[in-house]
Amino acid sequence: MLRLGLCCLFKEAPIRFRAATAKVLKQYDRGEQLARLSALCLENSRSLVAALDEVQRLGFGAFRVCSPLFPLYTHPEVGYRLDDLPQAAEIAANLARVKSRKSRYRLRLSFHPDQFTLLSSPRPEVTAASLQELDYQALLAEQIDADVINIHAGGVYGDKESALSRLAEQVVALPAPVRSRLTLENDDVSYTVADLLPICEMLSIPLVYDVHHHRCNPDGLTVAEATAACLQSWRRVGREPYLHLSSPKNGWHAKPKPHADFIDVKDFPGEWLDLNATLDIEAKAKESAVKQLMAELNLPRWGRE
DNA sequence: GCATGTCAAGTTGTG
DNA sequence: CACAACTTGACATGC
Repeated sequence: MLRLGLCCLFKEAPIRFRAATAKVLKQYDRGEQLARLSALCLENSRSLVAALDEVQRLGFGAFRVCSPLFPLYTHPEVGYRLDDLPQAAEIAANLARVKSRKSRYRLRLSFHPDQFTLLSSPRPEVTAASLQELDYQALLAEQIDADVINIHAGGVYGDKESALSRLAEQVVALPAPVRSRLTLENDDVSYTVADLLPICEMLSIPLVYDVHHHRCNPDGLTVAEATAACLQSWRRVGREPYLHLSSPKNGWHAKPKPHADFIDVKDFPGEWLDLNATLDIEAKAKESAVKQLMAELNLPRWGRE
């Protein structure tokens, strides 16, 4: 059965994730910084518990956790560790609640580090920062039992082959908590499904197939072929496949292609309907968009036996 | 209150 | 060369 996933945020439900800026934090001494960060992490960990309850209530099957759940965790100047925070124990207890709800509701949790996290850069400082960010997300993922940390292949730097070989070099050296969760997704400007298949096969990395990116950045494969390749990459590691769907805000011909509020059901690939897979819905209207698509596809609620 | 400018980070393509 | 786009606005400031 196909399960739909919500990405990061809610529009209707009063569940919010708070943020901080380094510029403001740096005005305070370390103790005050940690007190403020602790309050944010505690609140965000509570919100994540509430998020899982709401996702289950709505009948969705997956949730993508926002990367800055612990704001500025890997920041070079104001970064910190969980144990540095005065309310570390309460925060850890909330993460444990998330994990037990995840299991009770049979949800799937994932992370999607932002565009700054990439393993193909020729610049060592970029790679070092990315590895730190991946370590952080893997730490969170372990505590809440999220099985996916999904990234893009990054930049081309004039030569895709050498960029991909730098990526491969980094992947084989990753610590196990990152390595076991890492997935690669086709993007809308540089790396297509066809570009990623060889490295995914060589390293046994599952491929997250984003059909919107594929339509923006085609590679000669049909949607059915790309879907089959994605499914095979997950079957190879014995795990449930992962797909992404969004609709363009201004039609397929507009140049900037921001996400639309809702999914146009005509953008949903028919061959996906009967898959056992997770489909993240990237739409600005958030849970309303997921609800609407579920209704239009006549998909049953997730998690009701 | 509400509008506005700013916020850690990379890379690419457009105007 | 500046800026928007990307998985996603939130926050501080000033009126």
